[in-house]
Amino acid sequence: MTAERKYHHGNLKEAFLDVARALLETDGLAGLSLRKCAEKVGVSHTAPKNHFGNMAGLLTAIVTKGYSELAQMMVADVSENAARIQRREAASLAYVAFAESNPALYELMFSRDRLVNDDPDLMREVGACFVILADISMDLGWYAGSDDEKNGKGQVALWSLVHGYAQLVTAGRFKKENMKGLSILDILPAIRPES
Amino acid sequence: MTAERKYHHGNLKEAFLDVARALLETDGLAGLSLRKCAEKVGVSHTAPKNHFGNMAGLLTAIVTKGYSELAQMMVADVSENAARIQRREAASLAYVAFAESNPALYELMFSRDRLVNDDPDLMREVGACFVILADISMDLGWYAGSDDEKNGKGQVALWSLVHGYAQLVTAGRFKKENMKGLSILDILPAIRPES
DNA sequence: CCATAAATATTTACACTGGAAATATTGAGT
DNA sequence: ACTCAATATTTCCAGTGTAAATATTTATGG
Repeated sequence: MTAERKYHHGNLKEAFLDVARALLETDGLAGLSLRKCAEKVGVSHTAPKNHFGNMAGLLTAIVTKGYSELAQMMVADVSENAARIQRREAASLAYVAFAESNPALYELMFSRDRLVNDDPDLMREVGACFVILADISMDLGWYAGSDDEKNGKGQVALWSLVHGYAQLVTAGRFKKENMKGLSILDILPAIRPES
Repeated sequence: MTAERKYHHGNLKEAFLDVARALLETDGLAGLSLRKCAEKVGVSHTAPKNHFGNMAGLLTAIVTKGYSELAQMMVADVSENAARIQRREAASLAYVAFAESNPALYELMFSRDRLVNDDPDLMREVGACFVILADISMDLGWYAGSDDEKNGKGQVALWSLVHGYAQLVTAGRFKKENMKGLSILDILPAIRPES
């Protein structure tokens, strides 16, 4: 009936990632513990050490996967041949949807002292997200100056705006009476291009 | 010589707040503990219970003070009679400066599950910040539509942009090569008003 | 096929944490 | 002076992450 308990789990790393991520969303980061995860997976509480090293390593692995998923979602709902403004809108919507679907994970993805910040995998996935955001931030029409200036400012501005919106919403800092029906699309593209 | 050790500290609440805030910035939220604070203040580790209830209460008090300071700083460097665009620039600069000076506190101020989110003092100070941000977001010129629409979108957009910028910078998500010399003022006002 | 090494998991132990409960001390009001 | 509330301590407990030693399984090279 039940899967027989083997000494070697066989798939502990991924099982642990899944359980930890679920626990992160249900109990919050403060309620997440290695021991709870281990118990749910059915292994001893020190088993994850082989795969993640320590708590920071586990959180880094979860967050790295989070950035990977975020990148996928940003490009999932639109053809890469679509006009840039359409890709921008689709990616922005997907970005906010990701944050709203995974609020605890999303918060952790921008935390300062819980991750292994120089982890190569993490840096790679963050970079991949930035590439997408940089691409869809071109031709915003928000700024004047040389192309380099316009693009540089646009990259920073677009991610700032979308991240700020996502975080303020998921952290509950926007009151509902101030947010009535305002989606990221209402905030984003209404900024007029230069004539 | 040394201040004599009295049973009643006399000013424990504020002393604890100061020590905890300092420890938050030096050791990070993960390294902050009630017991460390208590030792530094020179009281037993359960003394803070009378003043803060528990850890969440302490963090909420710290964060509440943070919002209060942030509000002060946003209006400190400019006359309230100055033109709105000047107040907006001064407040935006001060906002980012606050985040950069208190990165761990700033992160905590937007965390989801460590605070007593319905604490009246906290809600009041958050509201005070929103009032300032709502004021300086008027006449942005970013949006079309009725005044209500323009102002509603402007409130959400301005806080999103400034918070996003502050957090992405302090969390290290903007790489230096992408940020070269771009301050919040470069991102903010270059967005052209409607003609 | 087998010996040996590497990978994976467990057991045990420890220092540290937040918090509950009972107790002690101090200060304020009458 | 007396009482009571406020403040702080002591003691205790369950829970946490991690290190070290050990056990088991799998993989590899002869």
